[in-house]
Amino acid sequence: MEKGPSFLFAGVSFDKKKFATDLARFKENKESENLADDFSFVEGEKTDPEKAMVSFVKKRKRKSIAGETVEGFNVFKSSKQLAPAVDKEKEKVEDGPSKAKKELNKQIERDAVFRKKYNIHVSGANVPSPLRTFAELSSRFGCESYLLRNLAEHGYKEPTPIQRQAIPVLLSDRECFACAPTGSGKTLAFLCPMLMKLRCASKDGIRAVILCPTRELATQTTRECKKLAKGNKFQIKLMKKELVRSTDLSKFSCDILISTPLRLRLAIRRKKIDLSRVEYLVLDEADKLFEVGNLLKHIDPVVKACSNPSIVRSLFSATLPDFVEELARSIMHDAVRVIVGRKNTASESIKQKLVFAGSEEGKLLALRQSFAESLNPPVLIFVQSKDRAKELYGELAFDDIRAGVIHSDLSQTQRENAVDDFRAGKTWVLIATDVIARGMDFKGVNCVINYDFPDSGAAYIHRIGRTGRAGRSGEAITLYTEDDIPFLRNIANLMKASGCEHPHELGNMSMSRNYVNILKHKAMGCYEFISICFTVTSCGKLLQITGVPYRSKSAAASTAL
DNA sequence: AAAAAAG
Repeated sequence: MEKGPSFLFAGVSFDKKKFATDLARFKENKESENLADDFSFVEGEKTDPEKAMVSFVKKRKRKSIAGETVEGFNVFKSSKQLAPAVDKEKEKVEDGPSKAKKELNKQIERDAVFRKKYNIHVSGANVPSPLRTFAELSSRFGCESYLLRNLAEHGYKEPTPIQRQAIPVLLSDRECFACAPTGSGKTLAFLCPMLMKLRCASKDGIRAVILCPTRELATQTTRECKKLAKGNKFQIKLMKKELVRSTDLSKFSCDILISTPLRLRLAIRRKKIDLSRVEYLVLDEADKLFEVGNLLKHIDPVVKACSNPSIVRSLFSATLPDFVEELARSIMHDAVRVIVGRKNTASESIKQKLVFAGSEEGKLLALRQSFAESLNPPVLIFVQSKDRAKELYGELAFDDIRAGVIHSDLSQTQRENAVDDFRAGKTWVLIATDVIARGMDFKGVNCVINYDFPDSGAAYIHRIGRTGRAGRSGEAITLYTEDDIPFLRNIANLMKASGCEHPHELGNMSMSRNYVNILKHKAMGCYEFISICFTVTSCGKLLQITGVPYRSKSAAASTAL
């Protein structure tokens, strides 16, 4: 049977130039460095003119725990004296005589040990002590009982590392940028201090704003916020179309407003929404929001509109490249930088795998085969574009798999339904673009498949971060074809950095090419299809080639080769 | 380059 050329089979093209600059921007990863560092991507080919940049962006020297200062971050040095510290314990000792001073020094030492234990790295002056328990929220910061009750009710027993450090920082009125792995509780880390700071509901204008890069994430954050605020009378509003249409925004007031950037920007420009009383601004997935060219120009007016001089701003993300820190530096004052683990690495609770799929056809067949062998829902499949998502959805619709699809060409209702159905287990497999790659928390996703190779290291980290959340384990499979090989090393390095055992030789391009040729040859000759996993031992020897014959139901499979 | 972000 003839099958016309399908878009899905047309392959994916990436902007190799963009990738090359990315590669150059990120530097060689040094094992010895115990402090969190930037992306550990490897430079491009030796002839790459951009290579010069790599040495140019040599790593900043950072002093270790004792001083906890960072060169090149002037923002941290311009520390105004600790603003009205809410931290009762610290207040006590700071005013006391020399005995109290000694006590303070001891405390600083204890904090350093504690941070080390939880892999928390901080920089900035007078960083507040990390949280030992949630109970400290009331002993140190006078947290109200409703919040502690809600925390307990939702099973938050012990704070995660990012929560331990970011919460006291924000409660001490310090601005903060925080980087912690996917699924490590960043949302609670900014919601909890926000609720405590606002104390109780008031009709006093808009008091807190949270910006999220996608509507889905904004919706999810709103829900989390409401859950946590239960029992208090806070007005928590999501900026939806209806809200914009039905309310006079110039007189609009609520305690917490959650929005996507563009919508809020338009509200400022056209509807004269008043943000001058905002006390608390959170940029979630900050690096996405600061993405050059697009979102960035929507963020700036929003940040400007929040003109309250005593505003506390914070940035959160699992990936925080240098340029975002530079930008942050330009808008923040007296900020504390909190990094959990190593900066820009994937979550360590995810088992990561690279699978060579030979070709575009091979990808689809590999997918079908792996589903036929074992489908362990829920499964998330990421593709590179909206059209690819539609195509793949079309392909799987003929199978007995309950698949859903989500991308930005769908209506808002369709998008909501796709997420809800997936959450409810009505669909087993969700095919998605990067819309839901960030921040979305689907309980129990145990497998993420990168059907199309991610277009950056950050995208990879966020995509696979949909699994292995809140201490659970997860699996991530990344399919690749020959076209992706130049970018393989990039991902392989991320895998390595997050403690994943991976064949080092995968990163060696010439070596990989040879393997690919062997595999292609074998596959053509012996099998109806290609789905080949190969394992390479640590010394670089090819251990096994496995190709499993596949009997396809569809015409595509038999004519594919 | 694509995706996402409005109306």
